[in-house]
Amino acid sequence: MDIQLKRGLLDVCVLTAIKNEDSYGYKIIKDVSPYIEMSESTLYTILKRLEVLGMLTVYTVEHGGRLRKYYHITNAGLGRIKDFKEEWKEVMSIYKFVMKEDKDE
Amino acid sequence: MDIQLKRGLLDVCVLTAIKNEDSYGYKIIKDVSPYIEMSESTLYTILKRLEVLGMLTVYTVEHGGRLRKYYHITNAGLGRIKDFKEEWKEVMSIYKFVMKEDKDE
DNA sequence: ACATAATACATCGTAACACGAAGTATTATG
DNA sequence: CATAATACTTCGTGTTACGATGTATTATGT
Repeated sequence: MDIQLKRGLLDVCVLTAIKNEDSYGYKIIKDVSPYIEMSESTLYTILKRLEVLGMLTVYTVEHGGRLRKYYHITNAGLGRIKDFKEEWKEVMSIYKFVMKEDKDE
Repeated sequence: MDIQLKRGLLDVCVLTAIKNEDSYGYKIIKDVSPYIEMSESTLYTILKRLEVLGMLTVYTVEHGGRLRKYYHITNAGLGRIKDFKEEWKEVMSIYKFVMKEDKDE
């Protein structure tokens, strides 16, 4: 999938992956991978950014001798998803514009 | 509209705007503006990039004493639109993922 | 027993990209 | 006579996805 097309989608996918249940990096990648491919470096960059933006909080849990970082969505994060859904109307109008002018095939 | 969400859409909008009829910068902005906002610097950057990629060709026409650059879509440009339509299936699957996990409201 | 895969997280450098700002120049309009 | 509209150009900047690389532990296969 085109990298540019991904850009507006990745953040919301990550937030969606932790929306109903706190999760951690490795699991998030597995959960979203059926829908969108994301490398580890991309994911951790995004998680860090969303934390700085206050859209999620982080806490550490020991699991099998290793530390695991769990991510919990905040109200700001939920708001981000809501905004995305609002913006989707504009996205669909753009898609229709592309389709409208493209009658062949 | 979120700038990141725009990124995968702008190129295709510009190509769509010249698909059925050759057009020029200023007119392209007017034609796409009901669907997506785009500054002049953005548009001309995109046009230059699409030209380098071979997705459109350029020719100059004198119009009212001024030069006007017309843009003509190539087969590669038409292919780009086609690819976008293919990718849209993935985009919609991502959108459904976001909606599915978001049952409230 | 030993190698390989899977789990889990982190950092660095890079290239692509949208945009604001500023500039140049002509033609319409009030 | 000034301002808006038309029309294109260049520069610098901040954001971002990603590959590469590194660290470390636990499972799994043979």
